[in-house]
Amino acid sequence: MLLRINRASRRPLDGHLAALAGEQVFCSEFSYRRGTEVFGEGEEAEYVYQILSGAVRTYKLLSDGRRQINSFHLPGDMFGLENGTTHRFSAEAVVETRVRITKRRSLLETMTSRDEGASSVLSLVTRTLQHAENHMLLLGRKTALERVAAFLLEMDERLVHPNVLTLPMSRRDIADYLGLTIETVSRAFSTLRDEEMLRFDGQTQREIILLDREGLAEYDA
Amino acid sequence: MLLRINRASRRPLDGHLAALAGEQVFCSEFSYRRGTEVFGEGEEAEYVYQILSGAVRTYKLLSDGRRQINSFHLPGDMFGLENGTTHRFSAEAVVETRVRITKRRSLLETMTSRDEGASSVLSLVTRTLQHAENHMLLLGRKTALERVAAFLLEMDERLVHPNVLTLPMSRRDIADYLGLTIETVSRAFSTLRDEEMLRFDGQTQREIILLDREGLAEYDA
DNA sequence: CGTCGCGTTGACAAGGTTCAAATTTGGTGG
DNA sequence: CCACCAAATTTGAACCTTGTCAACGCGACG
Repeated sequence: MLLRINRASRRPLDGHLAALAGEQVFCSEFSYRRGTEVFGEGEEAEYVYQILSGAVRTYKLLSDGRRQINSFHLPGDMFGLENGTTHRFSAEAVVETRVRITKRRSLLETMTSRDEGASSVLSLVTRTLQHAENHMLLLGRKTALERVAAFLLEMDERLVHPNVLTLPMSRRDIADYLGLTIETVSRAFSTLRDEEMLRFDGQTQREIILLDREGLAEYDA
Repeated sequence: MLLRINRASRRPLDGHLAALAGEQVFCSEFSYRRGTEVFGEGEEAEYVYQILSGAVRTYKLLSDGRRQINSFHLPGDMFGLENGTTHRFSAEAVVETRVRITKRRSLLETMTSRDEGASSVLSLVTRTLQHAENHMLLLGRKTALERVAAFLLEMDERLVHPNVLTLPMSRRDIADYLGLTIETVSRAFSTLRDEEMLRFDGQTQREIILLDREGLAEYDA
């Protein structure tokens, strides 16, 4: 499917990709037929892509097939840039699509060697972005119980698995984080309590003991 | 509420913020009472924050008060970093919270002067992040009709307001983007057609003429 | 001791999903 | 070019998860 390979000229459109690649401006053009995969979640991230024509969707899947599309990429848009070495989501051509591809020579590493501050900023932003991607999947495709279970596991992990999980936020905050109402959140907590996935500690409902982390993880498809 | 101001020492925890600020390592510590605002959406972004203790929520609001919390920030976490000059969302202390504050001397500009490639990468990632933030608000807090209206306006804008909006993606793709089913998306299109917000062009249902962009924008609270 | 904020629970309503079927569109081969 | 078949889209009806509204309990605090 390789159409041609050339050393990129310095026309305006090349600006971004050229800059992204540093001095490594070897571009090639590629074409994907509608419905074909550009890259898959978990695959090695070797290239950065810029769309010349067509459209690409980037998405995440739950184990049972539920899909959340993060975004559509249209001509001029770039995608596929990753912080680490693997792709955090999949990409497919929506229609017949031409892209310009640039070899990604580990952008973060390249940058680190040149400017420590820059890479620090970048890694902050990409961590935030990664969280947002996961949260879009939660908001778009998970049930109330799955959302609450995921929330508990997230807090548990970020607080380094304490015996007693002390939530600083109210039910309203949790609801607004998970895209639910306080009543639904409350009912989910009660359900998980009844199923002995968790227990409330003390009087307050913000001190929680996770009794079955694996069980909670199963909710989180 | 200012507790003390000091020239930051070079202890390990300072690493990130120090690097973020380049050589400008003047830090101060601040305290916020529970429920108080750290910064508001649209405000000038002057500082970068790192949480010492407590918790902070960052969120967006719709005009009628519906709220979507993007994330909770816990001790060690940083937030408030912006690409442009203003904050894209608000931040409030969930509980009594201490933070370390570093003056942000226009990070992007600082970086641009030092490394063109780095700033190019950063601006790509932050644009993507900004899109994700808006999309979380849509997925967490908007109705089906609001989502579809927002989708049409997004595509319209990205394709530079064509007379006929040619959607490259299927109803399934749109549904998976908006966190809905294809049936709901289809019904929303029909409703908007019946209300004369749009018209289908030709035979196909992927060629759309927007008849009332302002009307659509009103759906998008 | 009364009030207020927070959380839980119940009854009911509603928006969205599921299931099913009709209709249209696009692709393919004759 | 047309016929035919598969895929996509629309529409209808029943159902269900979640939201809404209301009541209640509990603890904190004046």
